[in-house]
Amino acid sequence: MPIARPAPQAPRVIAHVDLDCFYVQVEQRRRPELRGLPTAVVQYNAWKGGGLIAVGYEARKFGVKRSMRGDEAKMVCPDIQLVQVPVARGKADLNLYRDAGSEVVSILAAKGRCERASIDEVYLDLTAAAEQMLTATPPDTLQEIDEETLKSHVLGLQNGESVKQWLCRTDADHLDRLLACGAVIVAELRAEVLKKTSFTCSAGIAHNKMLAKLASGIHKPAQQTVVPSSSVPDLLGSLPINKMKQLGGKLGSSLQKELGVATVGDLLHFTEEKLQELYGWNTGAWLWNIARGINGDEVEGRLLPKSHGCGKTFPGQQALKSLSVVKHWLNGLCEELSERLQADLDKNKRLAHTLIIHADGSKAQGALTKRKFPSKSCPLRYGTAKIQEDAWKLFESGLREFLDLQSSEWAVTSLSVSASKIFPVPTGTNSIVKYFGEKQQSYSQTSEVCDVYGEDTTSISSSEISGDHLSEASDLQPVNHFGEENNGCHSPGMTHQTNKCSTVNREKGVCSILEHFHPIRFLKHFPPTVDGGTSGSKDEETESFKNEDAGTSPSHEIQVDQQREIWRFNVEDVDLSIVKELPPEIQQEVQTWIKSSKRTNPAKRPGSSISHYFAPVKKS
DNA sequence: ACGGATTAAACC
DNA sequence: TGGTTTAAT
Repeated sequence: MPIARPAPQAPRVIAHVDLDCFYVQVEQRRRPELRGLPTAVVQYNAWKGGGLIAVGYEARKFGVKRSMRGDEAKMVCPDIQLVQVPVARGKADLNLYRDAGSEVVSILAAKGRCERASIDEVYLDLTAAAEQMLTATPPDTLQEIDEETLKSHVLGLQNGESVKQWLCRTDADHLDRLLACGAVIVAELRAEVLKKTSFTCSAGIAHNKMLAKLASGIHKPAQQTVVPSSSVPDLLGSLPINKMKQLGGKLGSSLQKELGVATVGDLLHFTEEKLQELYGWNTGAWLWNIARGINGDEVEGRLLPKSHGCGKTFPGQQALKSLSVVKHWLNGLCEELSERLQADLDKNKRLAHTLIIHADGSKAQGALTKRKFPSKSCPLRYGTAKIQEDAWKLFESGLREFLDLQSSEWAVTSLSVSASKIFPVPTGTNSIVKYFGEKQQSYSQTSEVCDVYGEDTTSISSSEISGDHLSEASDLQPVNHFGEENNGCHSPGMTHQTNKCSTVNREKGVCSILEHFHPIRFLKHFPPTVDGGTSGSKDEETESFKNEDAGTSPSHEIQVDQQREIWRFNVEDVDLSIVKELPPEIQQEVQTWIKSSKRTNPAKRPGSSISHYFAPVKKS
């Protein structure tokens, strides 16, 4: 249930674009001989022919459905071509499809704000482009309208009115004329996608995300559907409640069962107050709105995913029953995650901040079997070995809780690791990069991040770090013994002693930030007491700090992370004994800085001259 | 305890 | 916060 936003004042043109049976198309592009044949993509095929995750339209004619097994599909469609998802480290590897999805996104992002909604779906806000077209070259002025545009489906056309007539109506209201422009633009975009990638897609064009999403699913494959405002009541009036996004689950079935609401239109019979009384303030308002086709959700300008994750299930007999085996799989998952994080860093200059693991398990508990396994998270450090180490600690901690003092039989039925809280790498005025650029190197002043990660930059490559696999598993303690090893610290983040932060290419003086710190860890070592020995507040991390203000008392900041992690040094006061305890690369930078500064009278008050903290996250 | 692997976001 | 739950594909 998204926040129930009021409808925006100005009319918008929103499109939802959905790739048709995407994985199948990707495979058919790789293997053209499969084109036109009934095809499905399966992952794993040892057990009953594997599970179908995408079904081509030729195969759908035979009644092949997603969630069938390969064997079942063969039964109803003996000639079906079953293509297997690539496997890496014993698990399905979806990178092929992720990359193909990115190709499409970069094409679709050309005409307006674009939001990657999933691996094969995007939302577009085409308002500006449509307004502009309406001013410059509205459809009725065009010599000939794109064939693809003419094939649009327009909901609620009047008796025998052709699509072309609708598109070119000069007496239509502003809203409809905008949608017509949207249809032209989307047809162009779809043609572009087809030309550049060979993928077909379906699309919906409407005044908001909800309606656009709904529309894109009405005519498939390779078609587009326009939803004029006037058609909304009929559309929603006949739409089964569970077909509406967000109502396909419990909320939808509750509406159906408890209120007898069969279609979205049926919601019109309830007042907003009643819906709020039943489902809460926000959800109630949201329901009242969608019944009327009102939806204010904005198209977020975001082309990249907000998190990365990978996981695997171990059903039935395959359940993992020993620490060494869990460690093996966890290492594999971490390896994949690490590769993807590194690729994101290289390609998109983004750093993830949080590592999360989740597992499902079962254990004997009396007669029954329990299955809640706690999720755990910690600050994320880059490097395959580090991620593996941290994930393992998280798992141990989760398992301890899971077993709850009782040592008994246990089995893990699913494992996953993910990385979230991803921010762009800093480009700000106070970044390490800028610091080196200005004070030390012949680096150009406007040194940008892309320069930083140039080819000569030292960076941790996945091949450099060997993951520990089963060989190391023999060191492991028995399950019921590992209660003591962590010294009461629950989070791996609190226990790491190595404080590496970045790797430095000394030749160029370039820093690539491959790891990050967690504030709490360091606040312990370096209480954030600031300038002149005034009482240090432990709440330093919440103190807002303006970079430009630093001018009065000469201090230097190193901003490690995007507007978040900051090391601050007082010019007169840096204590060399403390400097020695800093992470090596920071240490080097501080010393370089000290030399280049005109410090006259260094003080020696341990802890008083350096603060390290996270700046508050700035909301835009 | 076979609808798997991912993503996102609300909720507490 | 971190951790859990819901939902979608």
